[in-house]
Amino acid sequence: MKQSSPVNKQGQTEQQFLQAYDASQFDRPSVTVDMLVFTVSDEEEKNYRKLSPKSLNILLVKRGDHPFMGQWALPGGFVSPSESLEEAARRELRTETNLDNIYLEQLYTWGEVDRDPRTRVISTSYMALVNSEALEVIAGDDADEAEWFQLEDKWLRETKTATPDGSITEKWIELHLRHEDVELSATIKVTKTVTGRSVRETREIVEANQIAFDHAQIIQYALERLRNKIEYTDIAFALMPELFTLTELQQVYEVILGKELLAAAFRRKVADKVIETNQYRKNAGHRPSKYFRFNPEWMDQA
Amino acid sequence: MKQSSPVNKQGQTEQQFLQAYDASQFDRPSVTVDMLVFTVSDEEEKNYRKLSPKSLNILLVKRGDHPFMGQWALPGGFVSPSESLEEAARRELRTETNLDNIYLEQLYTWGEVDRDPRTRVISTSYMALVNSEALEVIAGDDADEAEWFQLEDKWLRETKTATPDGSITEKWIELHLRHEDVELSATIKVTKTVTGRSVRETREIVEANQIAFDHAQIIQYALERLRNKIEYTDIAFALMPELFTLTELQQVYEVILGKELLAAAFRRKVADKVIETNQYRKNAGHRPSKYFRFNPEWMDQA
DNA sequence: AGAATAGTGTCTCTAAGACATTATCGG
DNA sequence: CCGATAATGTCTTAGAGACACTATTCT
Repeated sequence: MKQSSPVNKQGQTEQQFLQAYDASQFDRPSVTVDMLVFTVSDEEEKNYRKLSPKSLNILLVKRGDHPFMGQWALPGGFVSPSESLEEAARRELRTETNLDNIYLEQLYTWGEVDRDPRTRVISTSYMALVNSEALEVIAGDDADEAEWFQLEDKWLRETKTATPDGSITEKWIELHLRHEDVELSATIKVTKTVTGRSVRETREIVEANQIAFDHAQIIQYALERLRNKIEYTDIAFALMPELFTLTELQQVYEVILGKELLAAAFRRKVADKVIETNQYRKNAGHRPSKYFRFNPEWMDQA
Repeated sequence: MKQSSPVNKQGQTEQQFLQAYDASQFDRPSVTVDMLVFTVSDEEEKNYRKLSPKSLNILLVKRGDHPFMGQWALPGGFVSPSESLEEAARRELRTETNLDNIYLEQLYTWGEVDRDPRTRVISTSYMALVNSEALEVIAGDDADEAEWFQLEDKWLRETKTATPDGSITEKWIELHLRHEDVELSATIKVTKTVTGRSVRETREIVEANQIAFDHAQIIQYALERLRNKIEYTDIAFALMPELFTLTELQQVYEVILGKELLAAAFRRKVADKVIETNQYRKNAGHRPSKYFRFNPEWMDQA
């Protein structure tokens, strides 16, 4: 398809041009990938009859070097010249979790000039979802200690200001991350600016407690995206083990959405997306629940 | 918040570390932004009574140098060290369209190793929506000639193959771009791989005719995203002029979605999002239609 | 007059929300 | 039997689709 005969203004053919091309003529930023690895796990419950509540967890690593030494950050690293962005993301995922073939989705690319004090770093964030059974499988990565942090967000307050041709809405959101006795927190301000017919959204870290770089705002963004996507896609199943009960599935939706759902409506909605098995979960002090599995055929109608 | 007293394994404080940090220790890719500038414009209609049909348009520039010399590409350029990704995108938008304060959304970051024959280039694509009244305002940019291309896509065929633990669905889509007598086209294959509970989607250019780089697949991706987002957000208004009729608004939805909508249902759906004016469009050989404007307050309920 | 679009009324159908009711276990 | 969850039935409500019908203009 490509012709190599025509010459440019310098009289070069394409081949000559490529040989003479000086790749270092532009100042180049560093490029990294950051991984947002989510899972939903059981918390302990003493009453044998009650169901164990679920929590949403995210994987963080403790920084062993400057900057932000001792603070917690998203796992990730530099993209090597020989791998694509997604390959880099999968490589990072493998070294942190030993897991392969996992739901992975590119989230956003963060390109503020001063987001890393070392040098200009542009970072593409990927969201990965792993099922709770894989929870223990964190690789004992040489340098960093990686841990699952229980993640919660809290709506703090919202202000709306009128402008000549629109409005500005500011929303403060608090993040809480907990692992055993380690507690991290951050406050993010999300600003939505309406001007005429166009809307613009920006994020800003108001305060970050032991969370490195701009990672608190990346986590907040990812949580919002996860919340949106669980409503109109099937990513929830990527968080489930092979067999699950409908109540477990509902709990996953509830912990991500941060609200309770009605069982009847929920079951109707997922009915086509799951396949009944003839196995039951027993020993629970109440009526046993049937196990289901994901129905990969259900998309054919849609 | 940040402590500068602790030292790392090399005995450096944070300040010492940053001074000694060698920014060039990693091979760095080039980083660019690519702009997908969409607009919806009227096509000519001879019958004074009939409404003029609308078409979806995208801005492309003709390449004046290798590689892909003479072919058409997305406007864009390198990100300078002193500007953020979004600033670079707005700068490119300004130089190409003279328009500021426009709907702009980051789409995706393309990171395949060999997507640019010159060197490793990672490119973040942004989608911009401009209203049709601004259509003429293309800056006579020194080097490149920029033109609006009418964009259409066509579903070609789809195959589904079973695999041990899922399936592979391949979808072929043809793009057509037209500006006066210039015709560009491309065939994109979108592969959806279902493995267990996780889904993965990849794109591949089967054939590209006069469209540079991997830009055909970026356009196809953007079109898909635009189609999705118009259903659950209000980006459509970014494509409208200040005043518009409901039929015009409906036409914008129709040309993007590629299907006809029922007027009654459509009007019910947008009723809360618009404000009636007392102006009418006249001289049309049929009942005059009322002009509306966007209602920026409508989001308050939602 | 009549071609063409603007705009509304209303019936149907589907899906979600709300809530009550029945089923079934372990102890 | 009791406490707890599992699972279903059904009434109500909201919204989309379908389509008919009325309104209004310019040549």
